[in-house]
Amino acid sequence: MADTLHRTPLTRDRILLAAVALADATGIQSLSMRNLAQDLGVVPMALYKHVANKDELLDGMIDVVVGEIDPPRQDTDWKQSVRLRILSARQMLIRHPWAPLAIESRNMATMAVLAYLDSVVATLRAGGFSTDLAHHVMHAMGSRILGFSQELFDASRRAGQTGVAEVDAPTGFPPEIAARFPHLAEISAAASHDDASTVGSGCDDQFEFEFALDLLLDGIDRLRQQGWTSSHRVR
Amino acid sequence: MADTLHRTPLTRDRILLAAVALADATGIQSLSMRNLAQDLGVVPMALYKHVANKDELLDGMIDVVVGEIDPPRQDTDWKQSVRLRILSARQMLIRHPWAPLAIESRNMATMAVLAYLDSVVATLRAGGFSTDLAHHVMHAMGSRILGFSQELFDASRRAGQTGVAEVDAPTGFPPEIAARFPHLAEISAAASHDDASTVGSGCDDQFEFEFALDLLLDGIDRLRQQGWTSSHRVR
DNA sequence: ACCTGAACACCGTTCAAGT
DNA sequence: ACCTGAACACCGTTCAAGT
Repeated sequence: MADTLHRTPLTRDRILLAAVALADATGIQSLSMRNLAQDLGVVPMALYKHVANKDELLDGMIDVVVGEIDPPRQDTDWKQSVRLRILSARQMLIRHPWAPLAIESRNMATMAVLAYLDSVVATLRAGGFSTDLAHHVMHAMGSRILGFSQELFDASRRAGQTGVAEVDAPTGFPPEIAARFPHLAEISAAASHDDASTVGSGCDDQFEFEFALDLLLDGIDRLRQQGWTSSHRVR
Repeated sequence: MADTLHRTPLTRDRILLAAVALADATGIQSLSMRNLAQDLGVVPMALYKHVANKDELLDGMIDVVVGEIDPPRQDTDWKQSVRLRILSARQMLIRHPWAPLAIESRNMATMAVLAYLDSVVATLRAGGFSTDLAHHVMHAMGSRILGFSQELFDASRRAGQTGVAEVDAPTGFPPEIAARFPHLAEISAAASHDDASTVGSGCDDQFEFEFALDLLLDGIDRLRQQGWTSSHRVR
């Protein structure tokens, strides 16, 4: 097995794909240069021929997954076009749960991310947004444009961990927690009841994501229709 | 100097405050058990008498800073009350730039965080929100309730880093990047022009935060007035 | 010139030895 | 019983030695 791996020559692409696969399978915490090298059947130092360091490896991995986001559709209005792309980005993040933390920890945009953001702005401008409003809209959407859900606590990011209480799965609210935080218990009970189709884990993440997304898109559309400008700024 | 530090007995509170101060000063990356111990003038192992491990240390630090968020005001309506608390949370995060990453990496709510969230839900319920709508609102607000800005790229999180391009400071868009991503260059130029008071770093973060916050609060208020329920759900 | 093993400077945490 | 130094099992990366 290590034999066949040795036969294929090591390339930057092979390293990046193996790194993505390893992060998908075992989480970003388990992704180390030494670990990745072992997966590829090479000595750790061999990786440094193709990537300068671990940060550059992460940048490459980000470019790989951002490249999986659907291209923009030209046959709909701006709202539907942006909406579908953001939902596509979200599907990508579901396939690669480590990506949000990796992207955030890098705090610099890679070329692939910049290209994606540029094309979203292009859709807005074509839809009649002023540069001014488009700018504020990009800020307001924030990382949601990349499919981030900004959940209060995201259990999918890390596996098992010693902790205090899980908010993510309100179904399993322990009684003593429910007693101390009655309002949280109340709304978490509402979540379990109003959606019979969701079994087990409580909240319907897809619905919550679209709820927030549409809240923003509707508000943004209203501003666009009103011809909003920065001069509306009162404070 | 180490003498005077040795005199004061080591307590959990002293450790937590020193850890917060160290993270404030040098960033979360520089916060190690060994480093913190040296700051306190004790041997690393001495810390483990008061905190079980590093995760528990982080939980304690989170409780310290979440405790700095203003208590709810009772003399206004729900919208103003929630708005002011979220802006207070944001001020806290500005004092402690490491906190967002720390809170996200923990992915479990500490008792202090749960208490804060519970009181926000209480304000919503008192303001006439159904448990159903309050639940979706909490999801839609996400970490913004804790003051998170969900910027696309947050330069304040990490210090200098080798990277590709900074999106955070659009004023300094290098020419070759501007040529490749014309729509991004266009809206970043708009940002610099429409606000003469912002010098240097380009965007007015406080304005962008309030813009997005008010967009959400206004949309939420509209749903509340309309008596929104989950049955509006079409898909 | 290329490859790579050993080494360096860290890390969180365990554990046993010293008091 | 308490405290703590040494040690363990990692990490990213440097560097010099071997081919």
